Amino acid sequence: MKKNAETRKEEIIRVAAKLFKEKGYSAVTMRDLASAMGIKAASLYNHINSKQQILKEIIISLAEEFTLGLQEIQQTNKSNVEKLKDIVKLHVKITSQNTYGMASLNNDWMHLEEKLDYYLQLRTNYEDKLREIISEGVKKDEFIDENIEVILFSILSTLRSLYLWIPKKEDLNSEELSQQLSRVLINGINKKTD
Amino acid sequence: MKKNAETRKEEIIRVAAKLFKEKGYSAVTMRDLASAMGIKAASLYNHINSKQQILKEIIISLAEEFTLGLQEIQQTNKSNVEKLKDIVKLHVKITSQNTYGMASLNNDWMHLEEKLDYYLQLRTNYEDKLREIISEGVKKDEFIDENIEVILFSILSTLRSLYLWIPKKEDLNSEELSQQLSRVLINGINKKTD
DNA sequence: CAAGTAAACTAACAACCGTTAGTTTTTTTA
DNA sequence: TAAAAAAACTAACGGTTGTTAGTTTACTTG
Repeated sequence: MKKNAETRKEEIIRVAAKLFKEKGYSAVTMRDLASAMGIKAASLYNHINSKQQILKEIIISLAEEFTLGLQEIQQTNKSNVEKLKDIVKLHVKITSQNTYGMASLNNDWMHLEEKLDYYLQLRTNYEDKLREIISEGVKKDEFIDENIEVILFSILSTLRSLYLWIPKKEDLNSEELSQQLSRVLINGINKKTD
Repeated sequence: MKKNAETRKEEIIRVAAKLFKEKGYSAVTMRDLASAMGIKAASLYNHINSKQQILKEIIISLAEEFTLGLQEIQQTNKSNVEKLKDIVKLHVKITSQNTYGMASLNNDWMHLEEKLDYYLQLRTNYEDKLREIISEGVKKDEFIDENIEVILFSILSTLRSLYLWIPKKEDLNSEELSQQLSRVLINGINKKTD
């Protein structure tokens, strides 16, 4: 096999992610997926074990990528403001590379079955670490002393919705988007604060 | 029938919305729904016409509620900052009253079929009006001159995700939550701006 | 070019899907 | 309390689901 070529299995997973974004995991049949690949449904099973496995590979790899990314950010000596900016960058980067997969991560995780507990563990861990950064930032007077859960929710909601929005604005490059987003999330939109 | 009592049909729709939130529209079968109601699947059809109709009633009524609410806000003479605060209130209020339905509105709208175009029309119209308020606010120096699409996306993502978050924080009352959320969205979280 | 492997195919399965028809039971109304 | 209406039931339908078994075709490699 060629070195950096996409395997047939990877191709199936990529196409599946696209279909999952359009209709959701449950509404996509193996015949839909096969049709999109130009083959018969049974042929898919030469490459993958089950429909379930496709979802698992899409979601878990992304979730682990986020976990790893946040760990690196956390280990630096940067201020919490800078850490938050890096987190925005992390979300923009990962989401830009795989907007389809991000749809499954956000909407189809409840169908993970055996891997559900592991996913929820990664997710809770991610939220806890982000909460810690915000909390630390409030303590050190980097952030305002507002309800931490409200801040956490507001930021995370925006970052988790990026997959819906990035595909519609392809003209914007990642670096520029990250910076604009950081400014809006951190400084708000009030003119008086300029 | 008693005056303000919930009809059997309304009860079915309410229970359906709850199941739709947990697993998504496509993954919920009529037998699942019947079981949750304590009856057989066929009995559901004494009250509703189709599974499809249940989804339609959940989503369209909510979408129209948002459209009507925004229209009222738009017609006032308030500043754009105040209008934005009212929009936050609108989202918190509607979402608090029906967190289950909001899940369908956000995630299952693509299964609307005949009513899909109408829904998309309401949705686009809503986004356009909100964009107009932000745009007007920038022009009148109420908001900073940041990328309008980024501002719109950031706010809307947070408001649309409320359904995931409100059920977990029931201790917070609507009025307080609306105010905290408005502050974070408008003023950001940067300490230096205080 | 022969052998091995990758990747497609046809056919079928048991289970489940939304929904209908026809009937019985329960509740409300006159 | 009899009649009417509401709401449940059983049984079944035609179609779809994920998946398996067994086979054929196409490509790669020694």
